[in-house]
Order: sequence, then structure tokens, then C-alpha cells
Amino acid sequence: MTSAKPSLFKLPTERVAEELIGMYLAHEAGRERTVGRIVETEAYLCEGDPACHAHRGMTRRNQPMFGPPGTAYIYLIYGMHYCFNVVTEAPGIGAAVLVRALEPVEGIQLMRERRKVDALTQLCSGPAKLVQALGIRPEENGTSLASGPIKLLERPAVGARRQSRRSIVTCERVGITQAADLPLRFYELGNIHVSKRSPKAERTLERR
DNA sequence: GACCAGATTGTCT
DNA sequence: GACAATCTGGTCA
Repeated sequence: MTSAKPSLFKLPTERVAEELIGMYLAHEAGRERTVGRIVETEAYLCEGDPACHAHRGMTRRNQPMFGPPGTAYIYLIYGMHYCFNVVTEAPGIGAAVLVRALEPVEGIQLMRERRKVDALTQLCSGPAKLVQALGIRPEENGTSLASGPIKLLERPAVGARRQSRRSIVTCERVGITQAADLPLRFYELGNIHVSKRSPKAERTLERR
């Protein structure tokens, strides 16, 4: 397992969101390590996307979104849940990818304790759930994914089973009211850890 | 399985 | 003062 290449985060946000599927998100706090395989993401674009936090310019909350690509952007939603994003493209742009679901890989017992549930599919099948399961903290907002406690990893190229494009479903994003129809959500077809499936988009994929 | 309401607080207008 | 990139538990079919 090696760190993701920094150049990855400079790609267009939709590309990053798609490329992240199949990669690994790791969190280290002292000796406690948890790792999950990314199975669902959403892209939030700097232009033409009113659902993006950065749409109306920089504020105190969204400041990390305007930092260098590969920065962690963690924010509080609905007064009680935290969500984790990866900043993309270039400094000052204000685009990011929301990680929505993981397949638990390492530190599963720790995840169970943090989430206070047993079922594997309930550990990381939602943006706020995976933050809780990995033990990601709001203080880690703005840290670098290359050197901070949160890391993005990929399997070495040799012998790696490359994520086939065919098995990635593209559909509308979840839980937003503005620009809800843009196809900016990506998830792995058939994976039980995905937070919400889109039967319509899956049928379209099957026909290809 | 689908739908709905309630919890709860920082941020922005 | 309204709203929000959510989750959970309850109800109903």
C-alpha cells in the first residue's frame, strides 16, 4: 500500500471522485489505525454547482476548500454530524470530493466500538458514519493527506486489480436541494457498503 | 422497503 | 432566524 500521488488531486474534480473509488482511506491516532476501501464519492464543483460550499466564495467555514489540492476539508452538518472531503484541482479554486462510503478493511473492531453497532454494513455506509468509524476529528480539518493523520492509499501497481470503469455507477447526488440533478455521484456497482443505490443508473450501466 | 419526524448547532443572510 | 452534502428510530404497507 502506497500513498496516492499528489498529482491525482490536481485532476478535474469529477475525475478525482471517480479515481478515488477503489482507493483506501486510512486514519492513524497513536497506535489506533483504521482503514477502509472507498466505494462511494460525490464531486462538488467550483463552477455551476450551487450545492458546493465554495459556490458563494470563501467563508470561515469553507476556507480549507481553497487550500492546496490533497487537503482534508471536514465540516459539521445538521449540528451533529461531520463529513470528510478531499480538496481538488488547485489552490483558490474551491472544489472538493465528498467521501460517502467505505468498505471496512482494517481496525474493524475499533470501528464497531466507535460506531456502537456490530453490522459491518452499518460501520461506514454514509459520510457521517465513516468519519465516526475512522475516528476522524474536526481538529484535523485543513491537514494534508500526504503528511497528516488522514491518508489516502492505493495498492501497488504490480498485481493490482484496477477498478474497471464499467463497474462504477454515475448518478445524482444525495441529500441536496440545489443542482440535485447533476450526475456527480460515483459508486461501485454491487457493493453492499454503498449508502444509497440508484437502480435507474445501474440499469443504464448494464446496457452499455 | 419506503416514508417521516426529530435531534441539534455552526454558519450565513 | 433559517437552513443544512445526515442519521436513527418509528410507523405503515
